[in-house]
Amino acid sequence: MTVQQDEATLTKGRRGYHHGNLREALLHAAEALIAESGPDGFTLADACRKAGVSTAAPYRHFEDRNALLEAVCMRAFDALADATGSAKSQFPAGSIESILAGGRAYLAFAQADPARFRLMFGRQPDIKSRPLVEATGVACFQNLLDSVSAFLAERGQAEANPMPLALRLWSLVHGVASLAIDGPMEIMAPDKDPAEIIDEAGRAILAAA
Amino acid sequence: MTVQQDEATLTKGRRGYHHGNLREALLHAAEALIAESGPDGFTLADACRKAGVSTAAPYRHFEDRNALLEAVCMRAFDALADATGSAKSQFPAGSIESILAGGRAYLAFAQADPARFRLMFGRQPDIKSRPLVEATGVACFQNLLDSVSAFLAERGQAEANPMPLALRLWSLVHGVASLAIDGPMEIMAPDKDPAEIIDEAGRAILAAA
DNA sequence: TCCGCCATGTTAGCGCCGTTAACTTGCCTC
DNA sequence: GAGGCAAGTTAACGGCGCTAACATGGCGGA
Repeated sequence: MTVQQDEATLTKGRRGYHHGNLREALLHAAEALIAESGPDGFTLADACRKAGVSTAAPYRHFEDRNALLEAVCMRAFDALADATGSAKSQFPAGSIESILAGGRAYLAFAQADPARFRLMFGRQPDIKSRPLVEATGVACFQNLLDSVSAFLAERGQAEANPMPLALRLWSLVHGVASLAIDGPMEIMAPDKDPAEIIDEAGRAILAAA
Repeated sequence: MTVQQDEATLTKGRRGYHHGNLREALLHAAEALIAESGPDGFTLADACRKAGVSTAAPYRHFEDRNALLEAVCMRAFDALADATGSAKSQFPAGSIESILAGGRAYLAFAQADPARFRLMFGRQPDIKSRPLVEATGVACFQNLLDSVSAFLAERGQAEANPMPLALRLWSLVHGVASLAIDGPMEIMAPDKDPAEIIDEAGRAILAAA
């Protein structure tokens, strides 16, 4: 969405001194660079070069390097909520398939841009508890809570607390995604499709609920 | 183990110019600093100050900063294998309790030193595929494979492939540990003990096997 | 219409980091 | 006892995040 802001405004837009849309340009540059080099390899100076401005310019729009990463992080949580939400909505609310589809979307999101996923969950100690980041993360998890509530209602446990079951599922899916993108999974079992693990173990957890 | 190498050899041991045990001293310093500031916040220069040597000294013992982290990483995998191995050995081989104890030990290991755990699994792109690191990681996972094999044998499926079940369990436990130490878990459910999630979902996965 | 203000850029410079080159020390061997 | 080599040192480079001081130019008010 909002992709067709013409390239000009993202690189050097308004003629000469003033950029015109630097905040957005820096966010785009940061996202691209993080995807290439990971959140640690990411360099503010690189983002500046990519946006065609001096290395002091970002400080008119972001308090510091971490604030930029924080903004990228919040966007990413929104994107994840979108991805899982639309995946699960292709199946009947409360169905097992709907929950599993959300989990597979979570995995696919991580695999599509591992570095961004690491940025979201690897505790960079300075991004961690900024309230806005927390809030978007919570909104994202709410998605799963809703699915689980619907599932339990479907099973006649409408007033059961969905949290314990949701935490089991989230842990499973997050673990699969983490192991898949950080390497160990393909080292130990290169032929196994991580999505299968979500299906198999997810069904087991749901069946036991 | 090997803790009583006297403090002297770790800081400035042999009189004067030569340190005597710098390699070990740097590893200790790195482990301590990583525990304090995380793998990213860790600085080779800090480790040098802590060991009482100049910033060029480490290059006589390690190729570069990443090689030092790599060594820390391998030690950590050994420690994890020890922790899970001794936890599971307190229950009968092949029992559900034994497998769950291993999982809880994995979680406890992560919680005891979150930064080290992140170093082991967060793909620092340069540490990733160094063969020695891979090898120690594999040895660590072998532990779980053995447990699962014993469990299956106990159930009369002695010739079943333990890999799929092991991957489900590992994903679950790794997910719980990751979410617990990186924050999201205590944000979403501050009152939930992560170990309970391992028990509940672990039993469900084992029961469905 | 012109003018001045202030947001948004710039340049210059600080301190810290990782890394290398060149030099020094002192243990161990012959 | 001499000398070689492992293991330290100092000095320097470039790149980074960040700040201070300066420059530009779009915009609103007289």
